Amino acid sequence: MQRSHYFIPTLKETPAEAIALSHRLMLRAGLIRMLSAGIYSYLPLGWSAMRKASQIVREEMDRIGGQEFQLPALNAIEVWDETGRNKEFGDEMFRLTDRKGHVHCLAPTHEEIICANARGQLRSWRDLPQIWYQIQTKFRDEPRPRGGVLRMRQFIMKDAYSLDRDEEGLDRSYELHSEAYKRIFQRCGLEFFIVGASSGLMGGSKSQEFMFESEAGEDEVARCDNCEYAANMEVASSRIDRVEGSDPCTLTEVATPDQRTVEEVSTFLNIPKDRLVKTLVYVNPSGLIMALVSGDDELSEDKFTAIAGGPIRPATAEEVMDRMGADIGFLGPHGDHKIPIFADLRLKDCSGLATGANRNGYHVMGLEFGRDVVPDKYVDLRKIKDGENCPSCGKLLRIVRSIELGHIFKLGTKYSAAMGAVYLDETGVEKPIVMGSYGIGIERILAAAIECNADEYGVRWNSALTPLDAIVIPLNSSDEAVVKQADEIYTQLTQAGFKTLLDDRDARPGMKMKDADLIGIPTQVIVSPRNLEKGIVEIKSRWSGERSYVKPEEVKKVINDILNGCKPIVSQ
RNA sequence: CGGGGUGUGGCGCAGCCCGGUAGCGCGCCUGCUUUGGGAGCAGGAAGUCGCUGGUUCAAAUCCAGUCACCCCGACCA
Repeated sequence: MQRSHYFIPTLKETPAEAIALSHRLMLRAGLIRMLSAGIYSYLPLGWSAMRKASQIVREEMDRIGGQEFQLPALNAIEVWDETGRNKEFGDEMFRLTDRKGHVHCLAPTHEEIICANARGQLRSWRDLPQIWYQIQTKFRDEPRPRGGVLRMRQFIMKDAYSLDRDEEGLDRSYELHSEAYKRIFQRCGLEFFIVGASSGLMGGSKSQEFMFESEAGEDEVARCDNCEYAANMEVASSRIDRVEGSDPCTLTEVATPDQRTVEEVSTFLNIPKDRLVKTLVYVNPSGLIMALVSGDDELSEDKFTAIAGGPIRPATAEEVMDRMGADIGFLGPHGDHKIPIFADLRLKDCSGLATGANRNGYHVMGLEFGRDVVPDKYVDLRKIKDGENCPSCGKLLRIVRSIELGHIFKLGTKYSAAMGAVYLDETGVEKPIVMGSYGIGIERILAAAIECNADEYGVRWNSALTPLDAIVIPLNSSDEAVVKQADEIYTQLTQAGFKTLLDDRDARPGMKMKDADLIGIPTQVIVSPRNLEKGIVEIKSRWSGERSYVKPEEVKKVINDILNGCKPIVSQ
């Protein structure tokens, strides 16, 4: 391809809206352009990289026996009513009406359509297992698209579904996908890690996320550098000592006028913050509930939600006053409020603590768990902090931001049962198909690869994902010998099967080299008058920055070596 | 949805307080010169200042509304 005829609109300056590194570079390198929030055009270079990533995914899915489908993105809404997910997705689903007034949606995922294809057609245990997948555009009306390609309203997902007879079969399919995902991300050259996750809207028993550590990521994850431990903040725990109270003493009220916050009270009473008990009142579907954490800890609403059974919200000032007889800031867990109490594990059996007196302007000291307060349950309720110790090995735990590259779920029979996707087992008994579902965001592979490999000059592609293998740059387009040599090398490389770009533009050397660095093709062949005089050309590895000077006929070999040098290694 | 911010040639911005001629850099087009890290000179094209309404003799500028986009939080590939 000749650069002058290939649409790569590079930008010298960064568009104002782009903050994330990958977003900035994808715009600047001419890979994507925004049409509206969370909706992008892939330009030729960007789409080429998308296809490279998709092909890796495809090959690994095929390797585990996956069969590629292409399911409709436009779905009659009735299918989604069968599982109740029309309602569940709510505003997140795009809906439209056809000329007859019939409502359709743009599919945000495809469990329902898979079931629709399976039911009536997979009838016997002999038909199972199956792994069905597709690489297709998904639509989700995200409340907040961001980070360029990281969170989009229209994006390309590889979604796979396993159909099995039973849980054992599902375990095997899940494991196959887990292995396939590891190979996929290795082949893409991404240093991923795996975290256990909650299943959210998908439902089901088990799920894991394949994460990539990056500042641009949206998820906060606790990760141990020493062992394999990694967990989403919503479930992460750490090894931390119980609160050290003081010796038991009687519960005494002290006046603390206008001292409400932990900070104020601990200063006023001259006691360490962790010796205070934070009393937090929430509301769940069955009424008020109370959470207790140490004064220097923060309540994890995620953890509290998990044990509260249903969605929670903080109680209002009126609700609190009504039941507790005091304002927020002066609440304590003791007394006759009859609210179920959940206390953090760090508070178990502690004595000599301070907390609100349930009387405005007063706190109490000498609070003792077991004597003054008997919680209904001690559970892990605190949000862990960066730098605490790993619950599994005790070494340093870091809280890092990460990009979710993929997510695998054990669904069970939620969808198959709802939609009548059943089979007959060996004994003639009808059973629902046991399903798993497995997603990968293709754009996120590219974004992650750019995030971790880019340098100050631009994108750096590895040979697995690069849209092109080489770029030939004649430095002076008015020098006939240079142009001729560049043409020859271009032809030679193209014939040898390298996807090659010839920068045939009549531009200054500096411009061409900056531009080549920006788009990040792994190898650059620079043909200049001064080197040509000596009968050599220069080859720069964009990946390592190394330059080699070789005879024109040796270019192929050097290019090949460089590409092999930036090819991710996959363990078998 | 809550909080913060921005809309002015393709891109990055100034002008707005204090109403009166739309301006700068990059890019683009033509010509000449130049050719190892985003060139120089000369000429040129391109903007209903997000949109709607109001105030005014006069609105990019003041007022009201509205839309879009970005960033930080709640949700997810």
